[in-house]
Amino acid sequence: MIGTFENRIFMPVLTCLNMRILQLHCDNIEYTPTKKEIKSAEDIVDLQTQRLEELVVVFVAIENGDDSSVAQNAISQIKASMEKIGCKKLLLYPYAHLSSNLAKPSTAMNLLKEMEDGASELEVSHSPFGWTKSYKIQVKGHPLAESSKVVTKDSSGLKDDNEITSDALKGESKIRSYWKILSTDGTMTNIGDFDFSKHKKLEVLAKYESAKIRKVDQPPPHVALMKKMGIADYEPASDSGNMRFYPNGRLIKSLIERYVTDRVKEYGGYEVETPIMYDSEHPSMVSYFNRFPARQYNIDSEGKKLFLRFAACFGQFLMANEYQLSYKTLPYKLYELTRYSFRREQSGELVGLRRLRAFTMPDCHAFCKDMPQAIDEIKTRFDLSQSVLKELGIDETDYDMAIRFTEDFYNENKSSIEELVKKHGRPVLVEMWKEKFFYFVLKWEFNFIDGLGKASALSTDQIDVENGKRYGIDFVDENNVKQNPIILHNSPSGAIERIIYALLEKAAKDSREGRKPQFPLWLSPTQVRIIPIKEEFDEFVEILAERISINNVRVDIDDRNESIGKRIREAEKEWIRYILVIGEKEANSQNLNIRDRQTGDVREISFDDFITEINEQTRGKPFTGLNLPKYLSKRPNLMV
RNA sequence: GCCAAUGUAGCUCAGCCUGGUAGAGCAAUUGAUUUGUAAUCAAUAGGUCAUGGGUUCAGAUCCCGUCAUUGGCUCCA
Repeated sequence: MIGTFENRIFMPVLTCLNMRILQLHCDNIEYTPTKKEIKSAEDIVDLQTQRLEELVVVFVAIENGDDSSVAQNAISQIKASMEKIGCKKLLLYPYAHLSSNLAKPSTAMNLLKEMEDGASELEVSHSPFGWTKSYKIQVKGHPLAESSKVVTKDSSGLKDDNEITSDALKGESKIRSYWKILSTDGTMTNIGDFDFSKHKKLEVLAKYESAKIRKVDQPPPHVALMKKMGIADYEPASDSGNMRFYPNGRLIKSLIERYVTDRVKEYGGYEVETPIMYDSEHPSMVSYFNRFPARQYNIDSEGKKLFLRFAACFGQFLMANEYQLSYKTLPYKLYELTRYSFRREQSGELVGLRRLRAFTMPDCHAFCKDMPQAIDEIKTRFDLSQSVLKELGIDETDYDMAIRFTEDFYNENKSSIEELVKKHGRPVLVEMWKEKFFYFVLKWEFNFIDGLGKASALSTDQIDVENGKRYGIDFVDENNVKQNPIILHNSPSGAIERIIYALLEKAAKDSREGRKPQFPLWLSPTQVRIIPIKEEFDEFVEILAERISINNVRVDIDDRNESIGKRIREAEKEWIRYILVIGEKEANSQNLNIRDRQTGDVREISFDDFITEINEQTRGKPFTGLNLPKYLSKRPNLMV
C-alpha cells in the first residue's frame, strides 16, 4: 500500500463492547415520558413534563459486556469534564439508539443507578428508563459543550471516539528514527552537520520532515490558476477534497493518466480494474485494518459495512491470490490507475489539488520471489519513476528524495541503497528505523518542493515483507516449497492531481520570476490558435485548421468580433504556445507567420516545418482532440 | 479535528469600524465598428450581501451558531 503514514485505525463501531455516551452542556432540557417501550421499564408516578436548567445532559447506551468498572469509569470521567466547564447539575438520559449491541435492561438499569450514586456530590437525576420520551433541548455554543465518548474497562477509560488508535499506532510515536543525509559517495551525515548551501530544497525537505518547520502565509498559487485556466474547482455539493474537472482539466488529466499507464505497461505491469468499495467485515479485510489504518469513507448498505478503498492494494492482493504462481513467473506485476482512491483526510489538510479526499493514483505491485529479485526490480522502477516525472514536465531540480529503511536492511544492503542515491545524483534525506515498524523494510519517495517551501510526495516505492503472508499469496519455489512473495508498491508518478498541482506551481514560479508560464506542449488544451483578421478569411482559416488538425494538433479559431490585440492578449492569457494571425498576406502565401509564445517573436515558417516542430515536441506522448468548441464564438466563458 | 482569518453581481473587489437608497472594473447581452500581433466604443441586464438565529424602529454593517474556503497545528501520495 502507498501512504503508510496515515495514522488512523479503522474501528468497526458495531463490535465495540463499551458504554457509549454523548455529553451535552445545556441551557435547558424539557422531556415528557409518553409510553413504556419495554415490559421491564421503570415504574414512575410523575408523567408530567420535567424541565431542568443549566446542566449537563449525558445520553447513555450501556452495551453488552459493560460492568461496574465501566460505570465507575464513565461517571468519574463525566465528573472531571463537568468540573472543567463548571457545571454542577447532571441528568443521565438512557438512550438506546447510540448502540446496536445493548446490554439487558436489568443490567443497564443497575449500572445507571450505580453511575447516579457515584455522582452524589452533584445534583444528579435520571430520566425514566425504558420509556419513550419526547424532549426539547438547548445546547450551549462553547467548544467543550458537546462530546461523544466510548468508555472501556481499561483504566485509561474514556477517549473521544476519533482518538481511538490501535496498539500499533500508539507505538508509532515511540518509533526511534534517525534522520541523516546520505550522499552519493555513501557517506552518512547528521542533518545538523550537513552543508546545505548547494542543496536548498533538500534542506527544506529535511526540516519539513524531521523538525516540522514550515513557513507559509499565503494560499498556494495553483489554487487560483486551476480555476483561471478552467482546469479544476471545488464542488460545493460534494464533500471537501472532491474536485470537479472542467474540459481543460479533464483533457490534461486524461493525457497524464494515459501516459503513466502506457509507461507502466511498457515496463511490464498488467493493467487491471478492481472495485472501489470493500466489505470491512470480510475476513481478508479484518487483519488488514488493524495494521494499515487510514480514515475512510464508510457506507452502510443492506447490513454490510462497506468502505471506499484508500489504495489499490487490496484489490490487487485479492486478485493475486487467484493466480497459481511459480518462481518462474515472478516477478509478476499488476497495475491499476485508481479513479478514485479515497482518504477522509482531516478537513484542515485539504488545499486545492495538493491534498484531496478523492484522488487518482497509479499503483503498481510487483510480486517477487526473494529479496535479491525485489532489489533488482526496485532499481528498474526507480529509473521508470525518474523518467516518467521528467517526461511529465517535472525535472530533477524540482524534487528531492527521501529514503527510509530499517537499520538491519541498511546493513545488509548498503551498496544497493547507495546505488539508488547515485541514480538520484544528489544527497538524499534518510530516515533510519531501529526496528521494523511498518510492513515494509524500505521506502523511497520523491518530494516536490513548491515555491512556498511545501513538500509533497510524488513517486514512491516500497519493499513489503508482510502482506504476501497476510493475504495468503504464495508461489512455489525451486525446491517445490510454498513461499510468500515480497511485494513492491510503486506509484511512478504519485497522484495525477498532484502532478497537475506541481505543474501549476512550477508555472506560478516561472511567472513570479518573470518567465512566461507554460504547460508542456503535449498537455496544452489548445496548441495552436488561429486568428482571422476579417470575416472574408473564414474559409481559408477553416481549411488551414483542418490541415493542421489532421496532424494530431489541437487547433482552434478565434472568430469573435474583437480586435486583433484583444484576441492575441486572450490567447496569451490561455498560455497558448502558437498563434497564427491570418490576413491578406497569409492567404496569398505558402508560408505561415507564427507568433511563438516562448520567444514572443513572430517568424515566417513553412507549413511542413511548423507541423514538424510541433510533432517533435509531442513525440511519444498520447494525443486527444480539442475538448472545447473549435470556434471561440461558440465557447461560453467559464468564469471561476 | 483544533486555533485564526475570510465569505457582497458569473469573476476580482469596495462599502462594514461609526446601522438608514447595494457600488466599481472585468465578463454577459444588444448595437455600432472589420480591425495586422497583449484590452475598440456605446447601451442594457445582472445581487434574499454564505446560511440560521439574536439585538434594533431599522442589519451587508453589531452579537451568536452553522457551512465553505484559506493560513497555522497535527498529518501525508
